[in-house]
Amino acid sequence: MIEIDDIDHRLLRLLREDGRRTFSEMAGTIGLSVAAVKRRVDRLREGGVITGFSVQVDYAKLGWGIEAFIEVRYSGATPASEMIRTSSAVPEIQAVFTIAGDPDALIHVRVRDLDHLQTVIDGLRRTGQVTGTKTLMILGSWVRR
Amino acid sequence: MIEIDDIDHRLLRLLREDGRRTFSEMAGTIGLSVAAVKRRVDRLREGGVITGFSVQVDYAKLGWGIEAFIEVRYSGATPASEMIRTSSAVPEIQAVFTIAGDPDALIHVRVRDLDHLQTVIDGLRRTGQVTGTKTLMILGSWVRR
DNA sequence: TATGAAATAACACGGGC
DNA sequence: GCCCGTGTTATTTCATA
Repeated sequence: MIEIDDIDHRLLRLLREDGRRTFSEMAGTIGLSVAAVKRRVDRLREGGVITGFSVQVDYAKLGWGIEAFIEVRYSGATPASEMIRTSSAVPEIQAVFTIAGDPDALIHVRVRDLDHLQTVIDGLRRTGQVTGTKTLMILGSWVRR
Repeated sequence: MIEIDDIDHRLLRLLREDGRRTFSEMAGTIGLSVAAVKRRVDRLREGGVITGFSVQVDYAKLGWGIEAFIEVRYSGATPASEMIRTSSAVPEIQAVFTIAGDPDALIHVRVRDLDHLQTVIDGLRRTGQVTGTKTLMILGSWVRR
């Protein structure tokens, strides 16, 4: 298990706020040399704490303005790996969470409009493994940065 | 409304895969000059399509190994803005989705253990605005990269 | 309106301490 | 953990279609 100290936490916080911060900027903020900061970030990556960097996109501006969660129930024989495997092939599906209990999975989808949403839900049900769905339409959201 | 062409979509895809890709690397991939790539990314930021950059963290390695969604019902008078305002102050809460229908909100939490989860749920109920919760424990997850 | 080329300033990276 | 030298990148300016 990789050891994480307070400086590492501060670095992670800075990179969560802006993943493109430069090492020298973070070095100045934290009060460390650039090399030390780079070494720590490299270590966090190698230790698997940092799994990658990504851009945050406003999908509504790309015309994908509708978001929903779909609670899905699968037939008894369906393993969680199968839920994820089939879902990840659907481009509208952004995330899949397998759940203990009822429902079996919570699927986060992003679509252009309600017709499009209907198509996605129909596609899920057509796999034969899905025995029921309940869709939660997202009206607004807040995500910690 | 900002116009997005095919090259912009390719840039967004590259940055989704790795938010720290250099302009020169993307320029080489796409077949454009570094300056052109930088101008496009700057434009996407100013147009609000790109809202930021962030690091992806494996929170389990930080000791926050338990994730759950909490379906929350609020008393009738509670506006969505209030649901988000109170939740965002709770550090364990990672995201809040206000929902059309039942439940009123879906809250994504990350905690150290089940005792910790209980504390967070108790905290929600103690606000007086929450009339009911149903917790969906996350066993596994997949997020599109 | 979008591009490429070129120059400079800032940064990343590696080695040595 | 720091400092320093080298190569790379970011950023700005200018010229062009």
